[in-house]
Amino acid sequence: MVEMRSGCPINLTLEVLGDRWSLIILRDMMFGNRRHFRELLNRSEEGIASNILADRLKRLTRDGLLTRADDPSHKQKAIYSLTEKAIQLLPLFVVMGAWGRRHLPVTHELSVRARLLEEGGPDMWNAFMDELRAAHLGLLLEHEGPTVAERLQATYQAALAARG
Amino acid sequence: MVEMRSGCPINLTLEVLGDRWSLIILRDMMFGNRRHFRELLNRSEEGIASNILADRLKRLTRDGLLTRADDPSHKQKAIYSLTEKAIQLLPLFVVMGAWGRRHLPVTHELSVRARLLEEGGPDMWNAFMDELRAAHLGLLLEHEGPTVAERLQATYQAALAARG
DNA sequence: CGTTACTGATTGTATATTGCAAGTGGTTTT
DNA sequence: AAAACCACTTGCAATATACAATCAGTAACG
Repeated sequence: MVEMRSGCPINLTLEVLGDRWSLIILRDMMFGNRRHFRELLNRSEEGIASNILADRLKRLTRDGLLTRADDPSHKQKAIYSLTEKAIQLLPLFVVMGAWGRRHLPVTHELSVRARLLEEGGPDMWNAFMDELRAAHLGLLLEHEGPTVAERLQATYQAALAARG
Repeated sequence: MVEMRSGCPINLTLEVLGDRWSLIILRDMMFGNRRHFRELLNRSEEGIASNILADRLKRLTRDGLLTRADDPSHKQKAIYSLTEKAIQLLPLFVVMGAWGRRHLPVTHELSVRARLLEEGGPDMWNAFMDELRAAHLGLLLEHEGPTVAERLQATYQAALAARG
């Protein structure tokens, strides 16, 4: 964001996130629990290229959406975490998922999670954001019963199994 | 969308809207009441190039977000209209505006409208979407008092006047 | 009728970004 | 010691973008 086109909130959001890959990476970190370069590279539905991934991780870190730290278990490994700023993008993902489900040719398995989250409403979104804060910001989490992350995962696995 | 990367709702939405200009054009049509090529070209905060504008109008029309019709007042003039699919992007703009206002260096004048819409809640969003349907789809509109579009415009003008 | 301006574009050119394959230096596993 | 894995980096071709100039068909004006 060295030079910006205008101070409009929509435009500025677009300057940070308006490309084909940044939100894909954040989606995989949020909903797919990816924290390392290799996980984001190999386990991606869309097949991002390594140089683009490296560039976007740098950019997202610079723009305050990610932080990067050494993984104590492995000297070469870097671990990426979502910041509060990124966690607050959850409603954007919900809205994008809802619109995509309604207007685009989505596949069933890949949209059941969006549907669950859409129908769960703000209570579920807040619970999930608290779980992300616990996982990425080290905040204390108190919960009872299955987490939203677990419910999302279970829903996805069930859809996969049903489809074969 | 000849070949798609995956059937994920987030990804598909990104394939349609995930570039630097498409949402800017839709924003100007929704909130700035631009309907013609020249209006979108010259009265844009961000200064889009004419070839990019022509390309995006074609694309958005192909993807079912816009329709193009002849303007009866001028045989050379084309008038662009939002489709229902595009009108349903309003919540996305609200969420993007809210996030941008909170996390990016927006200017006051260009964010008062986003604030009004954010605080207005779903009732105001639905009213505004109905106004867009009336203006772009020719549907009948019944309302009393000032329209949401008028309130947004008044808020913006007041902010401009106050700032000098 | 002739000039001028305006319409929605298109064309040309230079630069920036992207996608893909391969390679880097180092670490861990076997 | 060999193989696999780690987070990237590099080279190169293809694509996208920015910016300026140009186009032909109206329309308004004198």
